[in-house]
Amino acid sequence: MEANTTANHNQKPNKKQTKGKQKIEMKMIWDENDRLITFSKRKSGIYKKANELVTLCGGEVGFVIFSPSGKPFSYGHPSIDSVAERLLLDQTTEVTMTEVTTHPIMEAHRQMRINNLNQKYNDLYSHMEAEKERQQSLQKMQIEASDELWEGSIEGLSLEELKQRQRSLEELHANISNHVKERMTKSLNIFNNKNKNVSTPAATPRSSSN
Amino acid sequence: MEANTTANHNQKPNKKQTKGKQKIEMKMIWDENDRLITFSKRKSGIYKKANELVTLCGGEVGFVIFSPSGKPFSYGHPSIDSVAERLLLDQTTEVTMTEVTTHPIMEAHRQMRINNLNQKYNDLYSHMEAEKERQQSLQKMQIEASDELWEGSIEGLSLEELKQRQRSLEELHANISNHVKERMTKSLNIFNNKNKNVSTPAATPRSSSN
DNA sequence: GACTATTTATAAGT
DNA sequence: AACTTATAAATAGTC
Repeated sequence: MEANTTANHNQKPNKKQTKGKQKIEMKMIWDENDRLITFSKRKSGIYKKANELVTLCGGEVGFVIFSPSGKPFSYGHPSIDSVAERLLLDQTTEVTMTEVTTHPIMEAHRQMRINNLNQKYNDLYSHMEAEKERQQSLQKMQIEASDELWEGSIEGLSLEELKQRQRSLEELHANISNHVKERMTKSLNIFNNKNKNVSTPAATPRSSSN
Repeated sequence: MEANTTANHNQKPNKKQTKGKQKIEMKMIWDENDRLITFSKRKSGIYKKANELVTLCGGEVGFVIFSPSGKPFSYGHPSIDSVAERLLLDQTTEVTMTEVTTHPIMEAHRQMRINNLNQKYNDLYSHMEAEKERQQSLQKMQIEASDELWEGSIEGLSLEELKQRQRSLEELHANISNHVKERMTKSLNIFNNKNKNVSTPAATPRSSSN
């Protein structure tokens, strides 16, 4: 940024420095290195988008990424948490979850509260973007701010509400389970149907005519 | 693309027809209408990105969106499912889950398999994009294709693997629970700490500055 | 992990 | 609500 990059001032201006973003075919990247890079970049992109969605619309988003490597999963939630988490979970704890690829946890906030807190988080984020040089110093601010934010949110929410959140999440998990089971059941029915083509007891044949 | 749009040929060329995409402030959209539109658009965007991530990197992504309206949750998974699901869950079942805002279920696929199936799904998707006029006809194709894909995947995976998936998901849920509990505990500790040195039962003054 | 030329997403407008 | 357009934002290729 400080030097006007070595060779640009007295050269053909139409000589492109890079090829820029190229269109890529929408298919599996087999090169492991490329794949990892792409995964990382795009994961960040999605993460950011999710964050923005929450900020703009107040919805709450949690997401789960099974990394390409296989079983690991990790899930994050936009807003505060990615910042606050680093603070709340001390390093030692993090060591125990080496499986996790990305940002650690998630969680949800009540509508009104979100707006306010997200706003602060975003301001902080923008600030960081703008002044990368002071990264070190800002990181400290970040920690302080997230501390304040998170504790503030706790105070505001009260113990009762914290418990409420916990319940919501458990409810969510229960629902996921239900959906999955439901689907599994249906799948198995189809499977059985396919492999038996004789005496169909109960499972509806599932009209193929639409 | 075929007609040179109604009013562009004999007009000032520098008169912009629209303002195009404008930068927006990253804060809650209070206008309900706008918010809904933005939510919808951006949700689609994220959905697409997630799909691409899976296709390119073979990772598996599930995500949960609490709609801005409040409690509803819904989660989808890129690739097949959004299509297959419509097929597998018959309409009657869907009625019982009116809470759900978006694409209904999710689920995961084993590495090798994903690639292949996602590819097919994407081809199908592209096709649709390209020829919207035949939407109706393609929708049927889509159903057939997804049927084939889904059933194919079941056969390929075998019952054993289906069960394996189920286990993975349960594992995931367990992990979520753990993380959440861990965080809750930490939060409560901070909370208690804050409020005990003064023995104030609740609501701390919480600096009003800014 | 930073850069830039491009592609892609999307805010407005229709 | 779907389509268009101009611009903002994401990112593939590269260092």
